Amino acid sequence: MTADIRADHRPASPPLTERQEARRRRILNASAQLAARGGFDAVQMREVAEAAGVALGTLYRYFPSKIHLLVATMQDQLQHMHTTLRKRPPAGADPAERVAETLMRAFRALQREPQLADAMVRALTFADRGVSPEVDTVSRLTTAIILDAMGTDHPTPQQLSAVRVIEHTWHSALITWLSGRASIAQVKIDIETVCRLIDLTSPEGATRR
Amino acid sequence: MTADIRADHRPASPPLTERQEARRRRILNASAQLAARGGFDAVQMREVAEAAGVALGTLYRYFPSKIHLLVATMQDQLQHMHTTLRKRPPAGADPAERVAETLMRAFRALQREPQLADAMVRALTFADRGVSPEVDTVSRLTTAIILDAMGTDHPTPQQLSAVRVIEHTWHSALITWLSGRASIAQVKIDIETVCRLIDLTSPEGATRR
DNA sequence: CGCTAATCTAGAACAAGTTACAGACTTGAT
DNA sequence: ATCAAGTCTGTAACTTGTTCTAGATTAGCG
Repeated sequence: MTADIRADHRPASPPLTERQEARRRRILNASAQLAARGGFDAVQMREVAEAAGVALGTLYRYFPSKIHLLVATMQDQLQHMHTTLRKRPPAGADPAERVAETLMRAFRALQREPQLADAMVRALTFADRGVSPEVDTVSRLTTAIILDAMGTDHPTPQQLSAVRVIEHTWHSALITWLSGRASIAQVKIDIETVCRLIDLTSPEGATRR
Repeated sequence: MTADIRADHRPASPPLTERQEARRRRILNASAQLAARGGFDAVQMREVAEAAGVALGTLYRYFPSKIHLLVATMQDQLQHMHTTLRKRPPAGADPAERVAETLMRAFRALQREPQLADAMVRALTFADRGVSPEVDTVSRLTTAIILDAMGTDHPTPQQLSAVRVIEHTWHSALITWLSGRASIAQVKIDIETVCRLIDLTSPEGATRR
């Protein structure tokens, strides 16, 4: 009977030992490093295992597929970003501006490691049902970041819908950029466009300059 | 010098012979059939080749990768849908309604063959730079469908931005549905939410600039 | 018709994700 | 300290996308 290693932080199935936690971290670092070098294709399970000083089977015990591994890597990076963003909150006057500013800041961070971004985002959108819980965690993290930027403590259902759509746009716009079908400027426009939805749902609605 | 077989209809590189056109069609049909049965994973290149009565090497000459093949399959299906939709245009009163109605109709069509949808959409979002031209064709087709539904002959830049965001949302919402992370109802809400952007950009809409 | 280049076929070979397994090592409870 | 259960390692095998090759077929042209 084999207990699963939980890639998640939330529901602690078996509390990992020190060495296990260290292994997990080595694996995630190796993954991020290889990804930063050569993108999705460069994250090869055998190489990750070797770079992390771990047997291939062990890698698969911690992360049951390459997709799981990369989604976990994204979780990890998002967490960093979230704490970074919290330190310097966006300065815009209204929620829409602040969200756009936050996303553009995240976007600029991704531009610094485009290959890593490629690996993570491709994994995220390629993930099938088997990875849903992990992908959901990423989604919740993203939602949290956006809500933080809005500064809305108790979002209305309409506002949550707007946030969902913003997330959709964010992911899809990233993909078009990563695959070279949209410029950075275009992504900026798309983000700003979708953020106007927030105005639609804010108290006195639709007028904004 | 080996001439490429053009997966596209538009720029005729070498005009395919009758038998080649037939091969291409057999391949696309085989692909769609296998996809409809078991989704992305069931479209195995060897099986497609056999089902189409074609050698593996030939399959790769027509479609240089599995992703190319599935994106071409999507092009094919989209074309069907576009002509179908033209026959019975949406009846809504304003553009936003019509676009939402059209997308929901397309969504219902996809629901009838969820596995096929899975294969096509996964391929689309997984496609890397090498497939950009083909993915772009799909994107243009989608744009055409949405603009048709809007009924706007000369869209303003803002309207085009809105359409881009709608497309982003459409793709990403499909993915969340296909991977079981969002319900049909939720997709409906997302589509309706994003379509409100159209109102923002229509003449008497909220504001501009 | 007869040639030449391009295309097609069949099948082997290669690459990377994934699985399987035997044996060594930890860990935790007694 | 000891034992059982669970982990880790190293390695081979299997799967499926992709590439390669040699020989048969086809298409277009003089």
